[in-house]
Amino acid sequence: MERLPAALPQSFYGRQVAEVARDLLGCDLWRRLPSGVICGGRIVECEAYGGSDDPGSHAFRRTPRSEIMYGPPGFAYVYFTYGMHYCANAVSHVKGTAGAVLIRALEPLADLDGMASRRGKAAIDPHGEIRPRALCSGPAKITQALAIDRGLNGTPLTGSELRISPGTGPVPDPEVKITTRIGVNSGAELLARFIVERSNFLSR
DNA sequence: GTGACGATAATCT
DNA sequence: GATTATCGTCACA
Repeated sequence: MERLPAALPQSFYGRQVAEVARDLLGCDLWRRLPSGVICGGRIVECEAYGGSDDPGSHAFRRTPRSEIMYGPPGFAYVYFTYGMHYCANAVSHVKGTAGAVLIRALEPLADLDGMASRRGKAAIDPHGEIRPRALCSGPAKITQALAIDRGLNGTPLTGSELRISPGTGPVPDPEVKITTRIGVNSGAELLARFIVERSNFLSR
C-alpha cells in the first residue's frame, strides 16, 4: 500500500451522529506512520455519542476535553482512559450540536505484521502465528495497532496521517445490527452501537 | 468457552 | 477523591 484511497468528504460527518455511525460501517480507516508505512482496516463496529442530550457522552458536559466534540466535524477526537488506553473517534454532528463516533473494531487490511508487533504477545497464538482477530477487536486495540495517541487529537480525517475512505461501499441494512453501547453506565439503554453482524472481527 | 480482577493516570467534581 | 466510551491474565468449566 503506497497511495491512500480518496477520503470521505468533511460533509460526510456533518450529519446526525447516529446516521454517520451507521454509514461508517464498511468504510476504511487508514493511518500513515511517521516511517511512511500505511496500516488500516475496515470499520465493522462503532458507537454514536451525542451532546447535551446524551448522558453517556463526554460531550454531555462541555469541558476542555470535550470541547473538540463541539468543534467542526471530520476531525479525530482521541482521548486517554483507564490510565493506559487511547480511543479514537470521528467528530460528527449537525451544526450547533456536539457528537462523535467511537471506532470500536476493524477488520485488519494493511500492515498486519506491524500491527501485531505493536499489539504485543496478546496478538500471537501458541504456534507463533498472528491472530488477526486480536489486532483491532476493541477501541484501545485499534489505537495501539495503528499507533494512534493523543498527538493525533484534532487531526483531520481527510488528511494523509489519518484518513477514512469509503471502502467497498455501504453495508446493506440486513447486515447491520444495532445494540446498546458497551462500557457505558449512564445512558446505557440507548441503541447507538452499530455492527456488521457477520463480521469475525468485532469486540467482545 | 465464561467471568472476576487489577493495572494505572487523566479528567472532572 | 472518585470515576473511567478498556484490556490481558488468571481461574474455572
